[in-house]
Amino acid sequence: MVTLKDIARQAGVSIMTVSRVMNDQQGKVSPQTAEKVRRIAEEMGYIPNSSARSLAARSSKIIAVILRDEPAVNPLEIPYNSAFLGRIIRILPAYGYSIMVHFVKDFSDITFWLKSWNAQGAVFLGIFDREIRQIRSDNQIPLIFTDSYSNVRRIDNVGIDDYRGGQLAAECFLSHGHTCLAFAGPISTGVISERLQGFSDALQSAGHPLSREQTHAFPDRSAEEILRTILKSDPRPTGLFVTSDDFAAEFYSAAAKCRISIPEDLSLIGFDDFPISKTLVPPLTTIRQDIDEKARQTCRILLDRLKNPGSPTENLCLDVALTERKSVKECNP
Amino acid sequence: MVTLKDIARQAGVSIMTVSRVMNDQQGKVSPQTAEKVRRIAEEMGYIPNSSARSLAARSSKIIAVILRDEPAVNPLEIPYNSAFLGRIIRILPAYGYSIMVHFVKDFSDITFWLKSWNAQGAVFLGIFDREIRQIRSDNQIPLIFTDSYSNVRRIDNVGIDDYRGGQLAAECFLSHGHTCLAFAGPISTGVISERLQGFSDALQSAGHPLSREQTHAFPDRSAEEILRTILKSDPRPTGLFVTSDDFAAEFYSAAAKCRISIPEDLSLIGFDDFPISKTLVPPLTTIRQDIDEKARQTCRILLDRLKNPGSPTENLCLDVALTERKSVKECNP
DNA sequence: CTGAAAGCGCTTACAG
DNA sequence: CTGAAAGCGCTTACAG
Repeated sequence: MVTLKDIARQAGVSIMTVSRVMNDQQGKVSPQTAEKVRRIAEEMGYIPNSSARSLAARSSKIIAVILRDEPAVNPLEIPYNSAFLGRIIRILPAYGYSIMVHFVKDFSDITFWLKSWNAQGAVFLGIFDREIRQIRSDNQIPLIFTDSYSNVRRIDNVGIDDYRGGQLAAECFLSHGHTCLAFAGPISTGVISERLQGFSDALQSAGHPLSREQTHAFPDRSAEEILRTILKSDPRPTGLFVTSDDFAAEFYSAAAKCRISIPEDLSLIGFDDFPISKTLVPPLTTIRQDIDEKARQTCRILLDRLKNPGSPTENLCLDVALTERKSVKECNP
Repeated sequence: MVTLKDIARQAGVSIMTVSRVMNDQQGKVSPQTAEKVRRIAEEMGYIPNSSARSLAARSSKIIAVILRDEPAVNPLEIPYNSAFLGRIIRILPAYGYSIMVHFVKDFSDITFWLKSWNAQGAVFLGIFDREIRQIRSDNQIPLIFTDSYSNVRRIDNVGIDDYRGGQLAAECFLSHGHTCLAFAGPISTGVISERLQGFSDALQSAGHPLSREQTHAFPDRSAEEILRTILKSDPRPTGLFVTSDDFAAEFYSAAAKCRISIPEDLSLIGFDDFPISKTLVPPLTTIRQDIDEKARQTCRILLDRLKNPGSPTENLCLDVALTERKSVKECNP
């Protein structure tokens, strides 16, 4: 292993001079010396020891990505999570950061991992609303949350307009003449209840309120069960809003099993606009969110906060849009 | 920040004693002292500094997961990669390891990240066949490859019987009376060319060789293009083997566009047996690989090698199996 | 512009 | 069973 000491000896300077060159503190080292040191470091294949740097400078260049781990499903098998993580890993290393990924069940693990590695900052994926206050007070580093509906005011967060997403879905159904509708998704979480609220409010103000019986808890109940319930209902919904594209895919499959046709017998709107929505037959009408932009903004805020810890917190709400495809039929009453 | 020193002072012992207790070197510390130190550490909320430990002990407790980054598609948006990574992250932290994830375009980055963080070991996802020799010689730590068809003999690798997978697909088609078949996938990689070879060999020995024209490069050409080519062919293939389930999904979509029915007009077999294959309509017949087992074996070998660097390398080949669903029709000639 | 000293929080190796 | 010393590879803070 090549160390500063080895280079210093070769170059006939002190390790401080080498250290300065390696950290690009130009102006503090004469150009000739800098050039020479750089050349020798290159020749010897010098690679800085991050642990030593982290220890001495109290600056680890590690960003932790924390994902909530639920037993039922691996966090990285949720397409949204893996897409988001993938984007982040394409951005931050360009700024010299390394990414550590942690799944947490118990939130006290968070502090352990962050402190143990002296992480410089962290990005949170999944619902941590109830623990945010505690996490914040335990860890005095930049923490960027995503999709949080916590009422803690001073947090950095990047989310989308879930409420508006619900509205858009309702408006789309209404404009195609649908008046009796249904909703399916994991209702308990903040994100989803906003989508439901937007959906429900828009229907309400159009005079076609969403009934309680047509608010279905998925995946607690299977797509097929929910579908059969819908088909037996009176009045019978003609459209179903599902809170993600991969969930919607399961309803396509259930529809085939029940021998009903999309959109003829039931229209469908999804959420996310993932690649799968184009692939479904018929292609899925869905509410688009811009994951790429979301990841970029998350990294930007993190990088800002790292430079400038005192600046005001940001709670971003990105817009969503309707991507219209073929899963909503024209309803002529 | 609480350090060994703080605890030592409180407990009235030296930091060495505290260090021994923290590292569970039982038998080297009197039970009473150990108990007392443990209690005080707990009370003070002690969290070991991993950087300091890494520096002093030359043992970082970091495992790097290296994914090949191609510009066209984010590595974590390939369902196989994110599922595999997800499994690994559920296993290794239980042994005290932290996971760093790196995307690499240029393989010289690998050595930089591994050495800079003094990683204890690394797992590779994606094709590194050509660089394996170099990576090996640059990094004298346990490196576990996956799905490698490198001819370097002494490497740890966990793969599956891709050749057999191809055979199984062929046998399934043949047993349902199909004799004119087609193949689609990214042919250039080792994994895929094995699947192709197995498929092609099995057809050959059954007297129904796969024609060159029916070996399609996907996704270089789109599913729709390939499908149209197949439909125009004479003789016209009745079955298509696609090298992954998510690719197969695109052929379902293309089939709908071309107004042909699966499996009536074209039968399909996929690969992986991902959740999506159950959701497709009709459900996809596919070659199952056990990702969970693959991840477990990868971690087991890594952990073994970490304990016992000298033990012989392992190159595991896991079995695959046919999962029969509804996308292959009975062909009566 | 350059360097000697001290120290980051821990472990290794030795002495008792 | 316990501890004093030295050192891991780097940076901070100071002196010149």
